[in-house]
Formats: sequence, C-alpha cells, structure tokens
Amino acid sequence: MNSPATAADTRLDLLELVDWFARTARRLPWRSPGVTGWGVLVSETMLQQTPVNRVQPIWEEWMRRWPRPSDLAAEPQGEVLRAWGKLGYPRRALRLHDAAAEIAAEHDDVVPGDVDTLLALPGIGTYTARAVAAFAYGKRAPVVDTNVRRVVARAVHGAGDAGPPSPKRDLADVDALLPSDDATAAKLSAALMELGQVLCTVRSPRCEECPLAADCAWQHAGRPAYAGPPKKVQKFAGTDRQVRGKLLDVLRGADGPVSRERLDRAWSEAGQRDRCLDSLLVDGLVEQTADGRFALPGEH
DNA sequence: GAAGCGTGGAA
DNA sequence: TTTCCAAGCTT
Repeated sequence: MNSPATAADTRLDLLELVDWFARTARRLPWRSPGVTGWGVLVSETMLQQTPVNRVQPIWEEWMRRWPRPSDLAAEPQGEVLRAWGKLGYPRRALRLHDAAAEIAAEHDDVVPGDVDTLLALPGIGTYTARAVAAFAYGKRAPVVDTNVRRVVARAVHGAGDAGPPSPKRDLADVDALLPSDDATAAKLSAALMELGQVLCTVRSPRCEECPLAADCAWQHAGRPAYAGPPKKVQKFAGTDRQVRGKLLDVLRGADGPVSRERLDRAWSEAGQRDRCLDSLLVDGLVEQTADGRFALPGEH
C-alpha cells in the first residue's frame, strides 16, 4: 500500500532544517556538551509521555545523585521511586533501575551505543534505543516519536496529522530522509523532533517560521484537516490508573511502611482499591511487610 | 493490535 | 469545566 508521496522522492530541504536546528535549538540540559550516554538515557526515559518542563529539575537531581548507572543501581528501588516523584508511569523508574544494573554488570557501566544492544535492556523500546544511539553517540538511526510522525505525515505525505502508528512503515519513512553520514543524520533526527515540538505542533502550527514550508506537501495541499480514524483519548478520572497513583502517592509521602487503614483513605471504593493495591504488588511497585503493612519496595 | 499504565498544564 | 495531551513500553 503506497502513499502518493514517499519519503524517498521528497524535495524537502532537510539541510535547511538541520541549519535551523543549529540556530534555534532549545538549550536543554541533556543536550549540553559532556552529557554521557547515561544522561541521555535517563532523559529519554523520563521524557516518555512526560513534558520537558516537569522532567528538567528531576533530571538535574538524578545526574547529581547518580552520575553513573552503577550509582543508581546501588539504591533500593523505593529510593528510586521517591526520586522519580510525580513524573508519572513509575514503572519506568523501576525499569531504568533494572537497566542501570545490567549496564553496570555487563557493559562496564557505560550505556551501549548499539541499537540492538540497547533494545535488549528493560524499558528501552524502538524509540529510546535509536534516540540514545543518535543523540548520545551521533549515529545514523531513524528516531520516530509522535512529533516526527506528525512532521512526516505533513511534510512528506500532505496529511493533517499522522494516523495510527505503523512501526515498520514509520521507521522506513524516516530512514529514507536521513543522509548516509552519521553526524548529519543524527543532527537531522534531533531537528525533526524539535520541529514537531516547537513549530509543527498539533494545534497551531507556525508554518510561517518553518524551514521546510517551501516544499511541504501539507502546505501545497492547502493544509487539509486530519482525515484518518478518530484518535482515542484515554480517560483518567476514576480509572485504576488514578487509584494506583493515589495509593503510591501515600507511600511516597510516608517515611516507612503504612497501615492498610491509611491506604484505605486514599480511595473510597473498596473493590477497586483492593484490586489496584494487588496490581501494584504484582508490578513490584509496592511490597507488603511481615506485619501486614505496605511500603515502597526495599524500604523495610 | 489494542489496552493499560500517571500526572498536571493548557486550550 | 471539560477535554486533550507530552520525547513510549509492555503484554
């Protein structure tokens, strides 16, 4: 199934995009010179589904406390969950802790730069593996996140937004845009993401400022609205996700183990509360103590 | 392939 | 107020 336009025959001036990025890139701390592969991995993990401004202070603290994977690996899980704070999706913190231990034990305390090796680590998927390879090690590795998918959907395919993810096709689309040399490809990967974040946004794209506007397929098509299948918005209020968050927040705010009665106050409906507590235990985000109380893992 | 998994800010 | 969403991963 071919699209009318493919990435391979686009006329987009991608070197102009790289130049735009060099001129205007935000000065994010994990982009500073000297940041290690570990620093980049921590940033990419925190940034999965969490906005930059919330990640920034936590990332700074983590780098201060745990400058190497082995430093994090030496901490109990509960301490890592506390330091994760309210970034959300705390399973990310546990997986990063596990990944740190594996990197320390099997990779000489250095984050690997090879995509397949990265993919074998817990919590590192298609996006993160390539982001680390490109941003930390300057490699040519197609980096596909929600922003890049939108930029490609518009600039290459002329659509209002990306449809549902199609990993193989998405990867091939971006791969076709990257030049052969590692350094330029890595810069272009960062530039494509930045473009989607700051100009080619979902709601009010600033096409006047866009370095790709001249040959953008979406522009040429008259900027048609998104025509794909409706996107699903996930509910939050009243879901298990909310309840789990409340339970975990009680434990993060406590000095040590807490009683079941204390957790009971976090949510009124007993059935859902118990189910959520069970799932937290299964996920390893909560542990039960010998005397029947509850605590963050490793903190009793 | 779809569903589940946190959180808080902006429109 | 409600809705939408922000650099995904795992099952």
